[in-house]
Amino acid sequence: MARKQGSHADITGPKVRKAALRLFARHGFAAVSMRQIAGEVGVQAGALYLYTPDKQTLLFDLMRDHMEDLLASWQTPQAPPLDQLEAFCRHHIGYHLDRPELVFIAYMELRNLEPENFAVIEALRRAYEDRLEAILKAGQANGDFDLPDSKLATLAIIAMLTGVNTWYREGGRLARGDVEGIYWDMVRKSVGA
Amino acid sequence: MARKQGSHADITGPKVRKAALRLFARHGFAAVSMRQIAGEVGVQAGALYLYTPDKQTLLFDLMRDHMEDLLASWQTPQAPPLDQLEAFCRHHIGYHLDRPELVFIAYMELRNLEPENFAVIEALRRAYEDRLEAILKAGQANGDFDLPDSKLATLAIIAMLTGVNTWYREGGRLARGDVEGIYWDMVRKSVGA
DNA sequence: GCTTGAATTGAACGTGCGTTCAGATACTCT
DNA sequence: AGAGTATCTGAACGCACGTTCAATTCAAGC
Repeated sequence: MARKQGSHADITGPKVRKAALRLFARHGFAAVSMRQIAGEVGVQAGALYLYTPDKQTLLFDLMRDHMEDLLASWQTPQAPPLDQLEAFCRHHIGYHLDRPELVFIAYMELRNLEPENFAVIEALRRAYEDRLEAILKAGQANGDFDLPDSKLATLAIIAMLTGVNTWYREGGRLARGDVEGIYWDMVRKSVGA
Repeated sequence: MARKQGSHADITGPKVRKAALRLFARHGFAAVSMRQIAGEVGVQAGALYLYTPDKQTLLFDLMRDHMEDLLASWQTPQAPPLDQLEAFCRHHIGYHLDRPELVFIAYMELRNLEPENFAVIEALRRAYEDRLEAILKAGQANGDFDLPDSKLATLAIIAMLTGVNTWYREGGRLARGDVEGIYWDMVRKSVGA
């Protein structure tokens, strides 16, 4: 049934996803053609349809897998809220810096999703936000944090942390640990801890 | 030479820009056709070329005008850095909430600019960032602020403030003044003041 | 060596793209 | 009324799009 290990399908499939990821991130979903993706993979455009039913699904799968991986990557540890928050901030920055293209796409291409696909991604995004908000609320409850509004603080912190991706470049003047530390310092102060 | 006040050109020109703004913000530059813009304006596609040399320039003009207006809208007042920072935060949020479509485009469509146009917008953006960084440095110098890194703080604060645009909707549970106050509170704390 | 079927090609489909331009229209000024 | 011109139409240009599919290739298993 299956062909040998390393059959072409096992190679081409991931290649298609990687090429689409790269090109969507660089030029935007709407500006990239199936022929461009095929060219990057080294096949003709028709062959792509062995690996995705259509262009929209190619985008959606990238985004959904990314959001699911992000959610799976974070388990809030049993610890005081302050430590939870620090771990969350450092993990968020590190995870996002590891996947700049996926992060970029998941953020920029929402409007190119068909409504039902959009709803799926939106729900995953909200689930991730809820993880942070739970931490903030716990800190509010036990008096560690002083927050005017936990929902706004959640959104503000995530916007701030994700913003790292817009400027950080490997090999710049700051190591990743430095960046994590600086941002954690600002977050910690902003929640009044 | 000029036709009467209210000649068609005086009406159609702005209409074209408004339609392009609306559609680019909603669907993205690459996903919007000149025919769609023309349809929204109520003319045929060919007529658009009386008002812009091409589609790229239509985008660029929107972005450049927005950035220039943003810069022109802010004069750092003569006041203690803490007051300057509060004024900046409130102004940034208010100004951005007034122009969600322009803000969205200026942020999302950078990659659709040709290199020389990109450089212009990028310079304007940096000039705006410099205004904030100058405030932060002044506060660092006189001891009002406690910042690990003024450049990173600049980027972090702008990312956080601009993030308001992703969720704020008129008529929601918070008035704009509330939002400004809550964000200013977080920013103030984050800079150690 | 032959069969089988997964993997891919290459051409084709209809559609829409950005842009141009000759001609029509409609308003202003004399 | 007539001339002049700003504005716009409507058709056309060549090209690229997403997607389909019959035909071909080629390795695996008998």
